[in-house]
Amino acid sequence: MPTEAKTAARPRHRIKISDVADALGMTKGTVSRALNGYPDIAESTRLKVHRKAEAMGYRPLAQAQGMRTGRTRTLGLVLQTDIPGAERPFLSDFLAGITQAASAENWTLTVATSAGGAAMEQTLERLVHERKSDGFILPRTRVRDGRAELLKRLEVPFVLFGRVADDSGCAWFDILGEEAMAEAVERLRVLGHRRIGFVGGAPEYNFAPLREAGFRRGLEAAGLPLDEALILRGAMLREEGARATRRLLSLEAPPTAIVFAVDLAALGAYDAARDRGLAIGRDLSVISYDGIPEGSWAQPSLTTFGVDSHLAGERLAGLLIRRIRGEAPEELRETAKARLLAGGSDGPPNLTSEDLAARISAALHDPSRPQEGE
Amino acid sequence: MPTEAKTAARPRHRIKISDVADALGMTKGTVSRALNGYPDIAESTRLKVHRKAEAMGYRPLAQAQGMRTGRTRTLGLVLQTDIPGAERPFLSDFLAGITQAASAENWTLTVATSAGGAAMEQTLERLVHERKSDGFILPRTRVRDGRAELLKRLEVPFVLFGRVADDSGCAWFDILGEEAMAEAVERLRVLGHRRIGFVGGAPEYNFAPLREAGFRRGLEAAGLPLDEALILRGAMLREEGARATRRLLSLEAPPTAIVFAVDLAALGAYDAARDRGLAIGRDLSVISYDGIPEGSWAQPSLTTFGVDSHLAGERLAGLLIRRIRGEAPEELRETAKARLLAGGSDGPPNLTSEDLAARISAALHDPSRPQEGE
DNA sequence: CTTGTTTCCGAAACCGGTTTCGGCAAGAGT
DNA sequence: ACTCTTGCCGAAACCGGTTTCGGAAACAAG
Repeated sequence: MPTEAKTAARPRHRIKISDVADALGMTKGTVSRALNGYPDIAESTRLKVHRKAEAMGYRPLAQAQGMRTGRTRTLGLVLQTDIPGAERPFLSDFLAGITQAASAENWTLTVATSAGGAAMEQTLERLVHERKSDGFILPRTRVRDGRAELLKRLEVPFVLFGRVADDSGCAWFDILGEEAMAEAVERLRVLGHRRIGFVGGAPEYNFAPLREAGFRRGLEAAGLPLDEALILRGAMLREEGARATRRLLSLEAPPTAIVFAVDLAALGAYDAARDRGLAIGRDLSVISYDGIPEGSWAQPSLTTFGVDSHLAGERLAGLLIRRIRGEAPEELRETAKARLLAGGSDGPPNLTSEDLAARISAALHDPSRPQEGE
Repeated sequence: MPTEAKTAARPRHRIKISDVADALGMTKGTVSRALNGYPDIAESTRLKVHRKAEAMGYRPLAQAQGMRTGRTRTLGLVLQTDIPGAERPFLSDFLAGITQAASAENWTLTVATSAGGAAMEQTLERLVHERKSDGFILPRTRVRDGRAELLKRLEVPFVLFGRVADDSGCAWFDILGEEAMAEAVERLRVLGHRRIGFVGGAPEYNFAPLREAGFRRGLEAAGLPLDEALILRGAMLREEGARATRRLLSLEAPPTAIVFAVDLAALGAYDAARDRGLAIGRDLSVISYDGIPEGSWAQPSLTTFGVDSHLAGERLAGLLIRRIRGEAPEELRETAKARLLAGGSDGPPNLTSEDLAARISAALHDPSRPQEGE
């Protein structure tokens, strides 16, 4: 092995394409075409080149490739920072999913943050203009999403996490929240509930109408009557959920169970129930959606549908890479199901709607109880 | 303005340095040197170039610059994914802080994830090797941190979020957790507590010995006796905190207050107290550190010290950029203070240590109470 | 044996910047 | 007036890849 000494790997010198070419007695152009699968390279040569490159540990420099090709094997993710209680607990898993799928193909992820609206579009344009990323993952879609429309105009590849009203030209991945909502209704029906309320999310987000539709379909499938008075919308935060719950409970015939589109809002139901002396899971059942950790620590723990953020990140990254490589957006649409996380917040109805109304009325007139928020 | 029509900005053609040079009748080399402050450019020329470049909206392409310079104005952040309950709630703010400071200087952030140990070092080396980032932010420092040692060897710039035992050659930013711990002791002393316990974090993390030292200094400053039996370590999770609390409460002379190094562990104290029929904030006071949202939703809300993750991100990004630009690591060390978030988990001691012991003993022999976890 | 195709690869231009080198012109020195 | 600096900028090489172009060799057809 003494003859190896001269040709041995030199300390810390990136080996470049010309090193591989020299070792093979070819030119770098040939090596490049061989590695990139050009048709004018003999099969035997292609094999030799691949083997040698592998053996020498050659890794093309993405930025050098990008000079000519305009692409740098980089995914972009722009997080919106001005949303109060948004997706914080899952971000870490989500990022892990994205980067894991990306690095399997030797791609990387650049993350930017921005407020919504015009600032968001500026940020996207800057990243495209400076070629900092070849395409984008857009989380939290709105029914009509300005980011998607902008990127369509700029002809920049992107994939949505969540659907949109007009998904022409859009690749997307989404969790079937509507199925979860329907399943929640069915679960409550089996438990014996007949009057079931619904508290939806902010209607500008695309998931909100979908989950509401899922709830309605669930009622229908369960053969339960639909009462529009039991359907509220726009609750994204704990206080908003509490307020909506109070409204539902103050009806003449209050629901014995409520399905929430958002966990954070569902936790508000705990506050409202406490005010009225109701026990969650017995006097009032709650099923929700998101799977935030706070839900599992609540007393009783929240029955909810969890989303696998890691999986979502993986799938989105995979779709985006394929989109950037040229596949049609219509071919790049996937879904996944939410998983039920059974907790203690739902159970057989302890009271009828009438008894419930009486209990609530009594509790609100009992001066020994603490004042409620609103 | 009709004459403008011909020279008006053409649709979506990045303007490059040669465009600026042509507009000025100079060569691109001259423009480049003018923009980068080379000394062999006349002041008048430099001004003209800067003005024209600004007017034309010229933005150098980081990857093209990187070809020659080896740097692409990119910060790197590698998140460790195999830690159970780590820093999830703050990640969004932290990223926002980093990217905000970075984009102010036209830098961007690439995020990778990795398990710890060897996988982490591979990930770092890959990013360096492929020039995907010019330097790294390393969160969650350990007392002896392999990542820092690796990057020192590779001569890659980095900045630590947290200190390390041997910080030679290390730039860092840290929150003064030790001061917070001392302040917690002082606060408890003022409330009237005399026997105060401490539950520290896992000793491999650098913050753990620091916070313990702060607790000890706090005791000394308050003139309170030190009892080694009241000091436990290694609690990072809720169950671990509950276990540690049970140990402290089962002492012959239990503490009337406990200072925790980590919020998650402090929430375990709630579980342990419930088992023994103790009211947090009255029978047992708790002060902790981190400021996780779960703390503010606990009953009673947790008194803790919050860290400003957004600020931390900003400062770290700023330090790293300066480090990459060549400043000495010894000049790049900053600290910030944690901020007290007063809750309801601390108050004047309701019982003496002896009474507390009696209450606990009674509760544990009451068969009507539910079984405890351990 | 010549001519016309194919197959396959070398040579060189190119991407958008940075940096080195050398030379012209103005100012300084004698 | 002539040289010697010095200041300032143009020309060209360079970074590490990709892609175009053209031609040599191999093969097929006549």
